[in-house]
Amino acid sequence: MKYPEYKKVSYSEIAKDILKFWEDKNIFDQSVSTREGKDTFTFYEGPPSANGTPGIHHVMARTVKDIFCRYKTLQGFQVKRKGGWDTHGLPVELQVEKELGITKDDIGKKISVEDYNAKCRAAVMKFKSQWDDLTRQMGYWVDLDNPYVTFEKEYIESVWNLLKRLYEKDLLYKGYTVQPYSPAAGTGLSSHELNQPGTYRDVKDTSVIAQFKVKKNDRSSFLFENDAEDVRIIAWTTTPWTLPSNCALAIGEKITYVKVKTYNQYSFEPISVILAKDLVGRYFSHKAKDISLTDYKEGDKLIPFEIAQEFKGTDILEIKYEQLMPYVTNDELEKNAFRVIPGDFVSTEDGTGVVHTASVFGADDFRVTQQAGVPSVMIKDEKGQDVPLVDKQGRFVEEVTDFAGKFVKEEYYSDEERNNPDFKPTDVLIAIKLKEDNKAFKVEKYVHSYPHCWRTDKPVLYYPLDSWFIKTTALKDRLVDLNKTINWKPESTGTGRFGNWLENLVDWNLSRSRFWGTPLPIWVTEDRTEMKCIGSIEELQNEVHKAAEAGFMSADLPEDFDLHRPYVDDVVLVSDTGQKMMREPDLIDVWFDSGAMPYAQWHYPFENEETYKSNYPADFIAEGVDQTRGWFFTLHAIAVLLNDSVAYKNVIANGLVLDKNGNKMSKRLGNAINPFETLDQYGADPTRWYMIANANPWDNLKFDLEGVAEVQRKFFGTLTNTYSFFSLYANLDGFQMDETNVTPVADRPRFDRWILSELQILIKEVTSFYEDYEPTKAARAIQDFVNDQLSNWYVRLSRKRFWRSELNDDKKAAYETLHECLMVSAQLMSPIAPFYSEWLYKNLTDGIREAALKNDTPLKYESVHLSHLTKSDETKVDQELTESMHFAQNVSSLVHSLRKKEKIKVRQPLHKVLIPVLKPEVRERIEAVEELIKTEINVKEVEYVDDASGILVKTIKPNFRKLGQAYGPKMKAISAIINGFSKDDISAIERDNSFIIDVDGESIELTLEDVEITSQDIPGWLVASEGGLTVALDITITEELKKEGLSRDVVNRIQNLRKDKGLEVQDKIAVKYATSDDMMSNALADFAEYIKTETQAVSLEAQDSNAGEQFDIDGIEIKVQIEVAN
RNA sequence: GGGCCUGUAGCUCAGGUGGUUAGAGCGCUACACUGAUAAUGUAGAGGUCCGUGGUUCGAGUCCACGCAGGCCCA
Repeated sequence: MKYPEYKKVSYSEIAKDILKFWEDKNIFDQSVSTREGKDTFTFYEGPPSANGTPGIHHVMARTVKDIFCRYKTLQGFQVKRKGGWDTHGLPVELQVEKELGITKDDIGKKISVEDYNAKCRAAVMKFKSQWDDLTRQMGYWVDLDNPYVTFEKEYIESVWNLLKRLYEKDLLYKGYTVQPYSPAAGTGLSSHELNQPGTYRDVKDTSVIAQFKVKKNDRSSFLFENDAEDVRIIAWTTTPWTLPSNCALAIGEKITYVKVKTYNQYSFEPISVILAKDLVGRYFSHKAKDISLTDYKEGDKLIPFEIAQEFKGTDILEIKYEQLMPYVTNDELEKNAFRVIPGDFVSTEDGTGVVHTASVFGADDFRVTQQAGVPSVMIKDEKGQDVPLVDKQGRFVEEVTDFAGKFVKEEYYSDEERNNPDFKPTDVLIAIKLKEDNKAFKVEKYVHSYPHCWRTDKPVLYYPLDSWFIKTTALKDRLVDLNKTINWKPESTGTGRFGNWLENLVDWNLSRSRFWGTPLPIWVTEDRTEMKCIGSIEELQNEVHKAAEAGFMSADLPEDFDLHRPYVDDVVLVSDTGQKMMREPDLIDVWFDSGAMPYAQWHYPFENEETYKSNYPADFIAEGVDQTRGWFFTLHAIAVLLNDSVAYKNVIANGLVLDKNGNKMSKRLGNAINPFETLDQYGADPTRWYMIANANPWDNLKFDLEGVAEVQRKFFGTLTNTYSFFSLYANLDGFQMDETNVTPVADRPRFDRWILSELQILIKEVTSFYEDYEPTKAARAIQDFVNDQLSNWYVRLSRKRFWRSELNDDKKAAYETLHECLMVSAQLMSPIAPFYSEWLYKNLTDGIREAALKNDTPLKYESVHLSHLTKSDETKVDQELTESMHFAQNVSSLVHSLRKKEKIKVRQPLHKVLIPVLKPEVRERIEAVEELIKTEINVKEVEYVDDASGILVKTIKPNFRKLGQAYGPKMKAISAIINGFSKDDISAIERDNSFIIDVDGESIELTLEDVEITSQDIPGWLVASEGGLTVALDITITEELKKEGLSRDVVNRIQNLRKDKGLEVQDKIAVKYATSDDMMSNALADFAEYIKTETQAVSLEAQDSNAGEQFDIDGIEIKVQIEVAN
């Protein structure tokens, strides 16, 4: 059977054909089933959401995933890959709302929750078929037939089970989080609602710089000159209504602060204030600089000041101060609040470099006080629950006696009240009180941008709202420790972005006030004293049954009960003491859904326990770096909290795919690349190869279609050419690979042993790159091998062997060698270019499949993806041969450059090349490839010149590394001396391996190790050198050489004629020529045999006629005529 | 504002532990080859290694501070 030959290949056609082959023969299934019982390699598929169309970046992300799954299969592991779909969440809701032209407010009014959720369920799979197409066309192997779907009942049941286990471990609790809240509308606002245009508006507010009186103790005593000194930290706020709730002051640890002695402008009292050094100029007039503190009189316009001390933020951390507006306090507050804490958001751009912090009324405030363990200023309501000093309508509570019942924002008052001439906004009243109490440093109007509620147009408050949390902070140390065992690619994402995030962990806010998602399975009595968390459908059924008996439910739940809202909201349970229990209305964060996939994809623990166990944790996952705090975290958190284990051992966080100019791709800008068009036009393999070879997956990729075209041309084109070359000649010779009868490597020519040695090195390298999750290095190594070693060197220089007419041992060895190189290349590249490698593998092996099956040899597999990767065979590695070949390549390159300089073409033979060799082993290496060199550069002889010849001119250079370590600062002087060495000095150090020099009066002994001696010149010769290797070329062209050169030119012209006339490779010809030039005539006579052999001529005769093609060879004219013999 | 990444030839990227002449491919220019041929080979031109300081005998490499771009978070 012949090796298929192709006139022209289309990579996307190859992909289509191979795809059909895979589907017909169920190759993907086989790649899993043939590994049954082998070690498993577990991969988790991060579920995409099918409510949007896939982009080119998905091709990137999925290529990365595919590579390692295929590679491990090639290594004999069983790799199950269950696909999945992420189906819940806000994007789905928004899309539905957009389609229906409704807002969240309309849900339950214009559309029932039931209908709304039905719409969401339908919308979420809107583009599923596009995703499936992409998956197939790009060659991503994942099980699309049995995917996990997060909205399915079984999936939700598993999620509930996880939640219940958290609940039982006391890791699930209800608390609050500070969120944007509109008192006028009585509702929280999502960040999405806050990002609507027009919500942020410039408003003019009363701003206050308040004075917080420092308590003197051991920590703060360095700030006091004496007991009487009044030291205050000053902090700025644009929301004075939050001052009664102040619980801490935040400073920047790296910021420099100063203590300034001055007077209060309202009370005229002497005080010392602490603020950021950079901001002193903003509050103290330059004009007052020279006024003495003692010269100040009450009411003076210019207030004198004096900078008394300077210190870093860290120096004032933990300093305690007196509560500014002590309406509400308690022991806990007195103990742990009213102190200075670090705040990463503190800047010196405005304010004082100190930020007043009211934990319940600011998102930053909440975060930093939580991290610092500062309690909040709260009161107990009638149910004993902690509530803030401002009620849900936006009014101060009774406990804030001076301002009780007042709205904190003047916009909350009716227009009528605000228009009353005596009306004063609460912020102003607070400012007045602070001035009176000597607690205000400065009060002024300030214009800033502030968010407003899009429904009511009134300002929003940041306000504590109820939420359910997972107590991730309880196991923070384990989260951090176990993360250190995960192999992150790149490492910095694990230690930096992810590691830092874990170090600053806050509890995971699980609650979402939405409609389409997994409901929180918690039921609570009205007095909140009793609570139940439901962990399975069976448990829910049992509880409902009890509730029905208690008369709260009319019947048991039907078999097909939907766990979503609104149905689950109608379920009322009964508590152990017989009270009614209602479900907490929240849904859970969709990220919990996806983080639950290791368990829920198998409906564990209700089913598939074995499958779950053998596939946990994952060996490998990969997603975009934007998932760091998303899926990467939720997987990790759930695994650590419930199993005290990691969820994945290796993770690649890949970067973004940008356009070729480095801009983000977006449909709006029109620079988005359509993945389907790209795959169609260039083929999946070049696209995948380009993405992987061009940049590391974790770096951003500047995607340029030109680059894909280049990969196609350069790499795939070369490989295809190499295969075509093989198939052309193998078919002519009727060669067929026989695995049972290959020439032993030791018996093959040196050149074959060399490329096979290179191949072993390649296998070893590529294997270790894949093992290290370095796909880019793997791709580049394969590409270099194919382009440089195999095609450009091995095939190019072996061509003559293939051209011989008979199929002898040497030729057989050449075929076998080339076949092996191509087949192994196909295996090595198959994870990255699955279609093309399959095509190549099948071309090379389909013809011998039957024999291979019969003999049970490695090529018995019908697909490269079912085969087992060839192992690197150390015994075939020949390091010396590799070195020799390097010399051959370098010598050739140098001689080529000399020929070029002298304008002597390669066809012109030259006498010899001289190579200076100072070390005997260099000579050995070059001698091993001497024939090769002679052919490649067309010289008759290679001559080695060693030291004994006496004609070498040596150059000496200091060995900087060695000398630097030994002599450090004396380097400069020593190297100057070495560079000045005479010929005799060099001989001396070579002879004695010692040379004493004098450096600044100190004598130092140099040995040969301290210098590098090379020979870069041979007087009277044409030389070139590079990297320690020097060649000299004899460029005398004797008449004999000239004639040989001419004969070669004639061969060249005849070959052209053969080709022009469209002769077949094996056709014999008769040649006639006419020339009046004696030299040419002699050349043709002298080299007649040579010319005939090269051109497959049966005769070569001079003729008198003028027939034939006219040629001009270096100014000599000749006419040549050929015709097919026989 | 914080964390992390990136910055080397026109473009895309390499450059263990610091070592004196910073590499490759593409592109460009020239030449060669013409039985792998819509291929191929060789050579050449092309550099403020983002900037500024510092450490060192010596910095693309180490440190500090910046700048530009990006991502995530606030």
